[in-house]
Amino acid sequence: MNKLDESLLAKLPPFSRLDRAQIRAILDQASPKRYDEGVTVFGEGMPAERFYLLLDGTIRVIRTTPTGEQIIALHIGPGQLFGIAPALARDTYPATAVAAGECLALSWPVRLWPEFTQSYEGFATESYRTLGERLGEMQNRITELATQQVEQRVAACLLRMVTQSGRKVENGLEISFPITRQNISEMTGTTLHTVSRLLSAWEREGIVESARRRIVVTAPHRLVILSGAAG
Amino acid sequence: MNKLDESLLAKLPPFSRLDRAQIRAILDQASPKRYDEGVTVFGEGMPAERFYLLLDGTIRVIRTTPTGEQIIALHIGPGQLFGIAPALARDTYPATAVAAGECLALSWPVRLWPEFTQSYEGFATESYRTLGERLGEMQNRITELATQQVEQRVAACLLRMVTQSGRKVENGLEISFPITRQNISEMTGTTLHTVSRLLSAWEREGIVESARRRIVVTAPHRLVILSGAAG
DNA sequence: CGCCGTCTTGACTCGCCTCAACCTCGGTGG
DNA sequence: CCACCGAGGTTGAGGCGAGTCAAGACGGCG
Repeated sequence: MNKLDESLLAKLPPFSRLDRAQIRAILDQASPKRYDEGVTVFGEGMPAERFYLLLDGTIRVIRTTPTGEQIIALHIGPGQLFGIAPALARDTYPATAVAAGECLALSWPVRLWPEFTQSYEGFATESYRTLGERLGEMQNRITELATQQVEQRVAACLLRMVTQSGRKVENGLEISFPITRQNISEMTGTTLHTVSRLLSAWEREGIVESARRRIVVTAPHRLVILSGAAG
Repeated sequence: MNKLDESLLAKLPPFSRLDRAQIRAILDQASPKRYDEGVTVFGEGMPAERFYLLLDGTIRVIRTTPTGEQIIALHIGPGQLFGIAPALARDTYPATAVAAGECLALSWPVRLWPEFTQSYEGFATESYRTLGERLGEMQNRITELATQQVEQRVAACLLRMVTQSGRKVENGLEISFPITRQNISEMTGTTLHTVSRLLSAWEREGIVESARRRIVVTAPHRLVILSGAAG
């Protein structure tokens, strides 16, 4: 196994207050692993044996209904912890995590969690902060689903993805991982048909440009207006 | 201020592993307070100065959209902690808490939070466990809102309330706090009209009995069927 | 007694889902 | 190099669930 570089972690909030030796110790216990697009990192209901830190790529967190429909709970970007079931005193994962594109992640066995939170200053606080942010995001989504029309929800969804993991390109901001109409419908609680119609309409109006599994937002401000500025 | 009895806390999960002296210390720092129906305990966005433990009654957690609509995020029952913003490293409350009926709650200043989690074994774990449960519940609601029909959502909502805080009465299980059609619509993302129509229909079929702000479920199993058994 | 919050019910409308057919790539194998 | 195939995407037609509009009944409280 390659020796991991300490600079990988030094800038990330959960580790930013630690010294070199501490980071070294953490890295030496970590298992790095690459995941190809579509690969499942862990599955809903599986025993929570490890917790993860995403170094590069995007992780898609999914739940499946009894009837087989999938809904996408959230996306996780580089630098974020995920699979932190131990933080919630859970012994199984509450959702499935798959690689939305090629990903690189570190992981540790859950037995190290208590050690990390106790020994490393700021680690616990920062972990719970991200948890709080996700909780807030989930509340926003509930609000959206309960009160907004499909068009607003899809607009808000695109905006969220572009802000959280947008890459600057010639004509605007591109969502930095492959994404289908189906995916978007699973995030917004609608059908791929409706998403397709909306994107077509927006493309005619010059708000977005899209190709197969790629979306570029060219006029974010107009999406903000469409979204009802609520999310 | 009356001296509070130690038996109040001894049975509750966050405190169950503590000895009498510890519980005494916790109680001596607590402020008990009664809240009448409809009273706001704390508001969304307000600085998080205290965290709470509900001893009796039901707390309704609410968010308001920019357009003034309200949505009910969850209900909190006796024995549960709430307003635990400090657990998520937040300095403002993410939602508004109002008393759904008459309530009695203890509260402590947030500066005691770190002390509680460090000094009292099991307190942190149990707090994070409830947090995890709420997060799971929120995920379920997102799934419901995204995939289920209104009828199923309302059925599931009634079931949830009856399970979490149902009181046995002559003909079935009664929801133990006052609740309007409007309230239910705010939980399920629909309108009071639709809820009213559903309840009328169910009453004709003998599944529920309802009066002004009171609902009794007489045939829970039939609601389970209607709910699609998904959550 | 009168008012207001709650609840009910009918009639109408329309957003979005469903069903269905077809197109367009990009990759693969002959 | 081309034919084929499947995943992803587009677009139209039609129907229905549930929201909106409207009118009123009921019951409790001041």
